[in-house]
Amino acid sequence: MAFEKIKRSENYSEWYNNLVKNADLAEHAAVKGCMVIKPYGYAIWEKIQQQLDKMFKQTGHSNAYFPLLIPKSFFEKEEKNAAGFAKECAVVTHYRLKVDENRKIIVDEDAKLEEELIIRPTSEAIIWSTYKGWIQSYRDLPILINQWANVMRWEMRTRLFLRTSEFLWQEGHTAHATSDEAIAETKQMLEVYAEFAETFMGVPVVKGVKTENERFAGAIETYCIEGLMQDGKALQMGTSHFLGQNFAKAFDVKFQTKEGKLEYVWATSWGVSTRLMGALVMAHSDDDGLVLPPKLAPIHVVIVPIYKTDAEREKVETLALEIRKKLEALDLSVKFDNRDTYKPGFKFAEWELKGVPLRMGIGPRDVENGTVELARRDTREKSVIGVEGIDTYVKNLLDEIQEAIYKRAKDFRDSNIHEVNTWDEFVEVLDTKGGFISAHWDGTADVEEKIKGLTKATIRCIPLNNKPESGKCILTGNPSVQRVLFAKAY
RNA sequence: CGGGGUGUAGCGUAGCCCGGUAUCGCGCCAGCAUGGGGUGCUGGAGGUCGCAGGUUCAAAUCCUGCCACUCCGACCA
Repeated sequence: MAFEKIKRSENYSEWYNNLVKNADLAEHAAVKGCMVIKPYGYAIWEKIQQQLDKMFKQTGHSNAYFPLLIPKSFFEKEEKNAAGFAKECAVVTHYRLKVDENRKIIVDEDAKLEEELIIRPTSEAIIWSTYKGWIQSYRDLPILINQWANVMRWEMRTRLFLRTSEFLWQEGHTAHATSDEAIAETKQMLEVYAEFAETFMGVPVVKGVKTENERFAGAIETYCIEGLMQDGKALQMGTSHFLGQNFAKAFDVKFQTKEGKLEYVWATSWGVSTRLMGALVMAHSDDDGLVLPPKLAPIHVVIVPIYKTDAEREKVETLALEIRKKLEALDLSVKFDNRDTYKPGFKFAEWELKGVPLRMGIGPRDVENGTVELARRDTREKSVIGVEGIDTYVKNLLDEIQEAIYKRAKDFRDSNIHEVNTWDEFVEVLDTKGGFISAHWDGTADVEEKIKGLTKATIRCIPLNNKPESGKCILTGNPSVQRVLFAKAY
């Protein structure tokens, strides 16, 4: 487990890559831009999934599954959506291989598909072509469906979890009778995402609306949650789109109203991906490894026994197992690390690397005194606690850690939102401090592009809780009615 | 797509300029000691040197071509 420690302050992206690998979250796969999510990383993803899935179901959604492959003719129906994703689509052109004279496997040219199939970069096309068959009457609405799936986007530049060619996500696709209902759904799911990010991931987010430039291809309006990472760069953590009637029109999905009129269906789609894993790593972790919020940690407490003789070992183990039982009765996940092949110090370092929120050390001394040593991963504080009532103590402490992690991230975020009023200030803050920059913009896509070209900063969103405020665009001096949030982003 | 880097044991590497059958560390296996913050010692196993071709008595090393991955940009719901 010996590995080179890389400091965040020295090389943030190297730190990130190393941490993802060393903490056993994921590694690069044989294919460019693809990753293998390892068991420990996948366990975290499963916690994310379980919680989100619960929240989706609580808001009335059901899971279903649609196919990976989309006929090209379906894909091209919603023009903007197709154009937006065209550059990053993998295409299936043949359905068979064969063995050639050199005993090499080659594509069988005789097995060329009549129509090419697109590997889904997102599923609106295949889903709306299906919904067409499901919707005739207002009685068939709303349709509230989510799917857990993989998608593929052939990105030029990839990064583990943050942007991989193939990634796992969930995509909700809903169909409604009215525009208002669809908009309400879009906003509801944004709230679900925000609550998940803050309460479970411990990552504070800004809820907002995307500008036209940053909007999902095919959407009328894209809502988003934006987080801030420790290096001062923003990360889009989830999006919820109001699709209007764009897809209904593209796929000719109409329903008959109570009054007997034929109308196009209103749509939404919303998604979060394994990118959230990247957010989790970048928001909380330190130079010693991961720091996981208890609510998403696969292991809440790791018990490390300390002993010399077999007799000591037995006593320590008895106490450890007793405590584990108590903790498990409170629904806590406990790892008793009784590997005899590693020394305690090694284990301490390893579990810190993996971000386990609480470590419990139990040695002969503790057995004698009726105590254990508890070490918090987030603050590195250690304390000796009596065994009596340890279960509720630990449970409360985990809640406290969850809070503390969120608070630390929120303090960081809040102190990194800078209001600026001039172009010079904008450039300087961007270069020296990073973070979110709240500034006036004249509302034109053209100016947004120019700013991006000059500084690499993009408008992350127009915050939902924005107060109207008249001012002058930092670049052009044109009048502006509100501030927007700029940042360099992943 | 532009620029850089890498490809040698499970991982990380030295060797390449100057050709002679591969170095070191971690990990792995065995044993003994050790055990409250990454343990020490001893012994051991493990290699088509990315692929193909060429030069040569001899290629990890020189030449040609190819491939892959990665990092930094451009791009990116």
